[in-house]
Amino acid sequence: MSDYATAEPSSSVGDYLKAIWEVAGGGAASTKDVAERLSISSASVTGMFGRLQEMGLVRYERYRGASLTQHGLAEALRLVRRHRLIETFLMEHLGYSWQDVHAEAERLEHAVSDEFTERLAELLEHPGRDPHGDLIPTADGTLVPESSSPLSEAEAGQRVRIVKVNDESVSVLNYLGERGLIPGHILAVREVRALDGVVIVEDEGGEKHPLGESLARAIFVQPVSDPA
Amino acid sequence: MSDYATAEPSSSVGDYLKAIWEVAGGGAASTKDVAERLSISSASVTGMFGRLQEMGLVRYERYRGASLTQHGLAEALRLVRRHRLIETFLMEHLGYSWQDVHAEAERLEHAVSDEFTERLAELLEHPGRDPHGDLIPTADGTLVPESSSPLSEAEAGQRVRIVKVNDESVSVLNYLGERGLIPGHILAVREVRALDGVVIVEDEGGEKHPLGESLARAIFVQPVSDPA
DNA sequence: CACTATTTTTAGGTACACCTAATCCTATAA
DNA sequence: TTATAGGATTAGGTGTACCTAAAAATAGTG
Repeated sequence: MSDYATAEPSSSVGDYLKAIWEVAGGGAASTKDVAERLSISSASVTGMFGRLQEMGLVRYERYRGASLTQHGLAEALRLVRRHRLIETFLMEHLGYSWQDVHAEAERLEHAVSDEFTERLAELLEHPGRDPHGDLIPTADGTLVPESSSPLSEAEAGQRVRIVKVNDESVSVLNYLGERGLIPGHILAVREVRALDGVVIVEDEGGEKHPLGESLARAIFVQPVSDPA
Repeated sequence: MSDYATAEPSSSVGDYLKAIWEVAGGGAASTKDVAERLSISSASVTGMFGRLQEMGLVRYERYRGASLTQHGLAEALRLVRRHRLIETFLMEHLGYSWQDVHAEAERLEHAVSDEFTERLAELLEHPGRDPHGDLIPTADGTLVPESSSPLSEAEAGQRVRIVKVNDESVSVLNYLGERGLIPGHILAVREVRALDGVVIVEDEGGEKHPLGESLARAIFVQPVSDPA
């Protein structure tokens, strides 16, 4: 028996696994997509895909991309769990703002041990979601599938709850945070304009927000039943 | 103007600076001592001493060892501050034991930002010492000199307070922790045997502890006035 | 002072993770 | 079906940080 599970892969390896998971979901990730996400060259990604396969973390076929094996998926989810728990801690206990937690957590997730992670989970009382609304994988490496869809795909007249917000862009988080468009809040969808993709929503205070296509794609929502 | 202060040196660089600071105090550290502390070869240390000098972090003369410049000292103390604050956090908020905090902090100190560090200090209410009794350098990079001396240099009949304990050996911490020989506690020195360096102390509960030379050197004490 | 033991340095090499430039596939569109 | 654009791979190279083995310098001892 080999020891993928016990030996801690380098932090680069972890970054690749997370990137593959994020861009490919269950399927295969292309070198280009992974390269873009990690801001490195495709050539480097090709090289690493080979090494990841040696390690049994991905299935890789030349010109066909790489997909996570069970080991690879487990490792990716372990890092995602760390990341999201750390983000939660940073906001709840250290007073970090919405926008700043991602970068700090990105560095920390490679330095903390599993013991640290589980003690943190304990301290935070085992949260199910992080501050951006993302689900936190459990310690045994499971993650229930998300049932939300982007606001850009909503229909006029619907009432929806914000479930999560893409945390990749600091300026997006900034904008949404200032306007109270954060997970948990309820919105009425007033208009979804096919022409330019603009979505107009009304918050509980009656305030209307016109959101461009990219913003509407960064906000994930679930339909809710009628107002009380 | 160059940018030593702003650019974050690699974690190796930081480890070297801390090692130099620990083995040399104000003076010059030999390649051998640093190599031993970091568990690497002397040849590697020679190479790094050169690079550290290029970076303006140490003064280095071949065959004479390396000593920290102002920049190097500031950087070392910044890491020491991080390390000791993290140790304090791990014990006080995550329930880590005395023995386990060092290893975890050693990895974390390279991943956290200055912002994280200062927010942590805030959360901990700006402690002056870490759980082992070591002084925590201030954010502006000053560290008041320690006024304690090893128990091995105490004299029979003295009453002393444990100020700090060397945190390098897990088994030492284990042993001392089990017996309550931790910073803050008061001891009566009963005997200091020149022959074998054994020191016999009596704690406040009247329990006697014979401590071998190495243990006595790991415990730092200050004299206290007579019993109340 | 000379010899020896210890310490330090040099020489040459490895692994990792990246890069650019050039070549090679693959899928699409004419 | 064949040309071509875009993506993927190979080839060759860089910097960091380590290693071992051999050579050189220093420090201690008779």
